[in-house]
Amino acid sequence: MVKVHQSSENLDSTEQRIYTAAVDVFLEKGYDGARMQEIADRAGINKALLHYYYRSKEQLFKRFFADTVSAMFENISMVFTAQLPFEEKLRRFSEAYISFLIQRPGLPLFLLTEIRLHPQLIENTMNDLKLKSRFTMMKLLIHEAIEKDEIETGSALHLMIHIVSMLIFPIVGKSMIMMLLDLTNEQYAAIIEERKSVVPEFVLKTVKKS
Amino acid sequence: MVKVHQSSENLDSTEQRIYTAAVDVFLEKGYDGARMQEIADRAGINKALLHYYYRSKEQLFKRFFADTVSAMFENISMVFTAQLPFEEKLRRFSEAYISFLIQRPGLPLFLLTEIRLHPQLIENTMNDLKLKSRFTMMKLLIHEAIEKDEIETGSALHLMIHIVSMLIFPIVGKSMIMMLLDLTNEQYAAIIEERKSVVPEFVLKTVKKS
DNA sequence: TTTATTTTTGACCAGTTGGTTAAAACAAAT
DNA sequence: ATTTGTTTTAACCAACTGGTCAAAAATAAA
Repeated sequence: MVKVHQSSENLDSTEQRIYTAAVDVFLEKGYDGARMQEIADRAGINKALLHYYYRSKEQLFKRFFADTVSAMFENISMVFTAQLPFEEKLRRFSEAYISFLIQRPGLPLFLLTEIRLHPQLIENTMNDLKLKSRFTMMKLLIHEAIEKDEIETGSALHLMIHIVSMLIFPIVGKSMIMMLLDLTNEQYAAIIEERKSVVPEFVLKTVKKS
Repeated sequence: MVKVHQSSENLDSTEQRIYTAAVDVFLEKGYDGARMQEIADRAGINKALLHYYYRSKEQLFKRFFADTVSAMFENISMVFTAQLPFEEKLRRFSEAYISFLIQRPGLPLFLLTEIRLHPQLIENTMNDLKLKSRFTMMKLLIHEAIEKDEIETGSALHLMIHIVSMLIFPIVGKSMIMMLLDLTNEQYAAIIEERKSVVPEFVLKTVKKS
């Protein structure tokens, strides 16, 4: 019988090695470009064994995608639970989000691409997430601040989009940014690091009351 | 003999129909997901004829990619040639860029994805572009303004990234934005339209002198 | 040791993929 | 009408793809 797959198991188990290899290949090549053979090779096993643990490419991908997407969102929402003034929340959020993205720079572009290319593949995952995100995340951050009269009452929606855009796009659009501004890899990395503070300060200059 | 392919020919020629079909399929499915058979079907022709006009999938893709990328960049740089104060340039740039992206919403995500997935495929195109962009585009916009003392001397680099991010990301990250903020398609479209003015005004609030 | 169970493998398969080929249909020129 | 060159097609192919299967190792249970 095929056993139930739990996330916390022997870290060097065949199953884990397969999963790790799959993550690498999917992130690198995307769903369409990923080859089961390559996943098997990188895990150091036979292709048949791959199907023994994960029935199909689709199932393997779905599992990875669900894990990834929830990591991306849950890792972040922590910041919002803290009871802090808007200013401090924004600073911590920027710091946390960019730190997270630096560790997984390929993630957001991967997610956006796969959502567009294979919406049916990830429908279930996205529906789960929709329910969660509706009650957490950014909405709180800004509406709360307006109610508490901490910031100017402009368009909260646009402000949220400004923030998310300035934090995520430089990661997603690395190639574009580097080309447009003619940067080396080191310069690029330094700039991203700077944005942890540059972005919140830029935003605060515009919206802070008093 | 295979004739030379020119861009301005009989608009309903077989060659053009193939090209149009190819553009649609590549944009929709990406390079890996695109199928020569589907391109042929949509062009209403035999697959062999497709190879008669464009030798290979690779060549067909390269042609499309080069066209696309130059359209994306050249369409924009016009704004910068005009002799106008920074404020006005920024407003026109935002308006022009978002208008362009509304008409081709799939383009930036497509470009970023293919650059990451198939850098070797598009090497030549990108090198050409690098040379061009080094002397045009955004660099001028902001450095000029600083020299003319129109805006505060902060980090010009970050300011450029802020602007590009706020303009492009909402298009690239449509699915993410819609989910995060729980928007309908109509609400989303309205917000993008608003950003033509919201983004430049937001930026100007922060950097304008006096 | 034997038996039962799980893990791993090599060989294989049907369907798909980008691409080719030889011949047919068509058009233009003589 | 015949020749010449171009455009289009049907049939085909080798390579690859995700996936299967029966049997062999390896491991655990008796």
